[in-house]
Amino acid sequence: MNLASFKNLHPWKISNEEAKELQKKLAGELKFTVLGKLPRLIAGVDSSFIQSGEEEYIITVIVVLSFPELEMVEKKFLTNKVSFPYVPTLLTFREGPSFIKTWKRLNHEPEIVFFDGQGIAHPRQLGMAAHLGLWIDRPTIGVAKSKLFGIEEQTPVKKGEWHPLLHPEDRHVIGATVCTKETSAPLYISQGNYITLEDSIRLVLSCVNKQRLPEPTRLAHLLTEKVKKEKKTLDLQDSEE
DNA sequence: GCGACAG
DNA sequence: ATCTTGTCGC
Repeated sequence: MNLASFKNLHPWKISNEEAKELQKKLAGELKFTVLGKLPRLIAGVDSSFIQSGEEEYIITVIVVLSFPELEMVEKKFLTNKVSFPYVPTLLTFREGPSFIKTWKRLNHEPEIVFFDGQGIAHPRQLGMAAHLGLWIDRPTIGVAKSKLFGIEEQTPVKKGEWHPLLHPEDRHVIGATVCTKETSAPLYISQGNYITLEDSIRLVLSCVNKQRLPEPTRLAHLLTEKVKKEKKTLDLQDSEE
């Protein structure tokens, strides 16, 4: 059983100010390289939460799909207690610890990972996908359903159409709004680590079927809902599959 | 001071 | 993210 590798870069339980300083420092370590060859395994990550009295639990799901077939190769989930609250721009500190624990249990090594959140389209250029891309040291993409940071000057309306997301200060490109389904709101795509924006958009689009979300993200989300439903029916004990 | 604000 | 019924559209 090969466990997915990662680098333990820093502790997670730090103050908000320390977290922001850490983001500024880590952002300088990102690499935006062109993808060498197409991946054979792509992972999708998603989390959901359960409130139980004073305690809050996070259910993190990672699904691994074959590419380009997009068939399920592995599913893994963990339930953990969470203490870090949701703070805009510090999402990684809330979901990161649980992601890493789940990642360690994977029996496959995905070559690319899709996260539900931003890549570098973040005030300090280190959204969750970029941050965790440094931890797992491989290509990652931010697939967000809404905007956190940036200026959009046009809305894509045809499937496959996209427009750059610009930095508010110098207007350089930090991501893109991508139409993955007509009549649906666009997705906010931005590169995480070891990938370019163009490759990110290309990969996300090649993982889209008939729905708005690309399969890795969509299937991880469905599983997260399923696990939560079963969890609520029983009790709240740490568990795994 | 005011609005924005991933999940 | 979560709380929530029916309802409109592909």
